[in-house]
Amino acid sequence: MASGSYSTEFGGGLWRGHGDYMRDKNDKIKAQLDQRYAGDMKSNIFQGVIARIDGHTELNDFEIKRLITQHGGQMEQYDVRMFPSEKRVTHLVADNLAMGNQRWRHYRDKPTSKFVVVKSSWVAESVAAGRRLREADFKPDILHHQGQGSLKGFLQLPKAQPQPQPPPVVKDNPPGGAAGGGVEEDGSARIEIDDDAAPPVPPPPAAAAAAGAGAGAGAGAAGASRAVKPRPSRGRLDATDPGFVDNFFKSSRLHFIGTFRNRVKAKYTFDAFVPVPPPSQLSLLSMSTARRTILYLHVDFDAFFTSVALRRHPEFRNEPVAIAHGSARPNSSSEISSCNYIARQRGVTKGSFMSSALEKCPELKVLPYYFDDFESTSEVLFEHLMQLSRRIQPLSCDEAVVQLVGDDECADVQQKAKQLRDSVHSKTECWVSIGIGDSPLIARVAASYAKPDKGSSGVVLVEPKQSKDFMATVPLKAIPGIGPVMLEKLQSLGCNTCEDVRRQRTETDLVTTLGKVMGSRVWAAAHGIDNRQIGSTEASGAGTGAQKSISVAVNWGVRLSTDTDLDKFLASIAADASKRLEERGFLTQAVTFKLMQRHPEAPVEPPKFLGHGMCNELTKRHVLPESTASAHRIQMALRTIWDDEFAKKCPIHEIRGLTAMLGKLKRKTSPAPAPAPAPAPAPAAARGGGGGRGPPMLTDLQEGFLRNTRRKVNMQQGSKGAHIGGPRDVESIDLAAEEDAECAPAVPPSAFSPRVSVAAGATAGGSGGAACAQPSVPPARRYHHLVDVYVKQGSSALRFQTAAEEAIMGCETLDDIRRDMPYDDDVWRAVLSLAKRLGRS
DNA sequence: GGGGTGTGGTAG
DNA sequence: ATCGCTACCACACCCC
Repeated sequence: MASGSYSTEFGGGLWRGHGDYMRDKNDKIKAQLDQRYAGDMKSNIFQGVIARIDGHTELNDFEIKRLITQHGGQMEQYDVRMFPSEKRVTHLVADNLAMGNQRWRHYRDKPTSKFVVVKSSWVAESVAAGRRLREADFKPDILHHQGQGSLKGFLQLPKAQPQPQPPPVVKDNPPGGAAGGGVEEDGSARIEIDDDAAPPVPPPPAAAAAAGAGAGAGAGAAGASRAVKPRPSRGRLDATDPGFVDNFFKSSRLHFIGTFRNRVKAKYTFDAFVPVPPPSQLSLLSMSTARRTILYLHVDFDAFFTSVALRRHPEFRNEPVAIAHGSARPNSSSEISSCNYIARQRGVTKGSFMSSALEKCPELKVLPYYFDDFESTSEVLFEHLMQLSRRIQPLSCDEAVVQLVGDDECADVQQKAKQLRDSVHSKTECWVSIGIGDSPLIARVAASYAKPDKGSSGVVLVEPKQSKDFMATVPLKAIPGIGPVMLEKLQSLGCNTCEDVRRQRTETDLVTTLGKVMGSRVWAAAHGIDNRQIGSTEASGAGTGAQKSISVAVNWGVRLSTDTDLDKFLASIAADASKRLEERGFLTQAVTFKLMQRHPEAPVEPPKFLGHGMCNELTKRHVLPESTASAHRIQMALRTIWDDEFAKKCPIHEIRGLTAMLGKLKRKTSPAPAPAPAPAPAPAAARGGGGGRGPPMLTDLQEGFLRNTRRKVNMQQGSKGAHIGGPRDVESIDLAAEEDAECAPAVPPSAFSPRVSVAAGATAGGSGGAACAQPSVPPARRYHHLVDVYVKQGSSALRFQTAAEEAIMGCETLDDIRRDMPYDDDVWRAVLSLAKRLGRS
């Protein structure tokens, strides 16, 4: 159990719980298979077959498992546990269809995989024929080189039979239908793999189907709300699709949660918490300050997503209900993001797969996400809270801490809390739980005791004097900051509750085991003391100070094939990153690229549909010469990191996700995009079209510029190298760029076609030092995607690389350049005159 | 010892 | 189908 099974190389702690879950599940299935089928062998036709089911199959996966194991083969659907696998999958059973073509290109283009891909009909028909049929005859259509063209025909499954055998099993299982009813084509009695799960009732069918239908209908009826319903469009699963990132974020609950705090902060103005000195300094303060009563309310919706969704489906109020994408299908890898307490009682847990949830609770009703409803419901809460105090720390869409200061605000706090609760409920039909204490810590723990399953009335007040006693009974897991890892460390010290810590351990023990900060924090917490700085991020989860980073992550649905795919994807990530910078008025100067690479031992397709599976993470940070909000520069930075650091380690088809993290944020000071002399910026559409009026189009200029450039590069080939830093002449050529082009021969001209650089030294007359403040110039090769126009000024040139680049690539006219790139006029004169000369000569 | 980087953990 | 995000902190390690 210990750290070994947590190997960091699988992609960090985020999915550890999932790993455990898969491990358990694997054990369970294996045991069931062993037990149930040991004496039930029908034949040996699948001897040596180790099969894995991938995606959706016409024949449902229980059937496939059953047939394969009953006929001499083995399953390896969940291979986390056997990792690194002793068993090698020999057959991947997949019918594909709706999963998007991208993911299959790999199989198609690289038939070197260690396993063969077959359709589920191979299993069924082999059994029916009593022998193992040729796998090649059952290749999913999309793997044939004609590719997508054959998709449609494939939908009528039992077509052109390679065998003179009628289509054996299959009944169509409507989506939402469960493991179909009983008749077996080979006459065997039906055995459900999962029928020992919870109740002895046979698994789902009707109920689950009904749930699916209900969800669908509800989504349809939702109308105004942005419910996420099954999209009819198919191409969207391809991460290279320009709309993919947007679509993904529109549907992602984690994106919704992750971005909520910024949204709410933009919407309201909250006051900062009144700082409270740590207890150690209390004596130093004047009595009046020390004596001021301060209380904290921790307010938190119960089963937020589910409660909100139930407003649209009151008929399910007394049923187990969960929120997830998709419908209730028994082999779904959709994640349960929220569920009501009825469902929790039956073993459904947040974050588990639909398949697992249905095993535990076959009658589970599944409702879609109503993100707009979540947002508006959340608003009601915050508006209520504002009435109590403006000192509010939003923690999430369903959760906030309120600080009450002074006798007035603190008077009758319990009464106020109850009123708040009732009022919010009357407006939203959703309940909140409220914890009250003299620190955010106590309030928070109290709130967890106020939850419906704890049998409280929804408000728990911990009298300040009782804090210490109250905490004694609290399990350590309930302390904020103690997650699975910290908990395990504490358990290794023999501690599960605060009481254990107090009695058996010293602060030194904790510091040794947990580290300096967490050690003393937990020690304090166990004694009822919140030693975090009130109002700090650790105390509330919501930073009070300036935002320090912005990140854009997509680790789902990423299946790329070509370098162009990657460039497109990077472009959409960078565009989003830039958009967020703009929205919040920031510039960034450091771009970190985090890449998820499929772990070498991980199956090509993970258990979760289009998920990232087990991954290695590669992280690299790149500091820019100056702050920017430009999508293009961000993209360049990402691309540079890819070229320099990642490309040699990770084939493109093994990318499973990536993150752009922007650091070194600065407030954008000059809001004006245009320097004084420029006319008002024209929208792109306005400038592209006519061409008749206005200054000369840049395209000519651009073409000439590039033609010229290439010629010069060719002329000078051979003398590679040292160029940066040394003195250079006007219009000298940067050969390092050419060298780079050779390093990446497979790379087609991407969106930024010119892979050459021009290093042109121009003497920018009175450019004024400010524009050239960079003391050192990074190697030019890092910017080889740019058209580098060096304007020599001392040793600095960099900013004009990108400036010129954007001018060339993003602008149509000289005025556009001037407008979009508000640099020092003198410098611009130099750049433009250089460009002109090159273009016209 | 001050700063930067990469990794890991946590919360919602 | 399915939508595995975001932001922060702490720490170890490196460099100067």
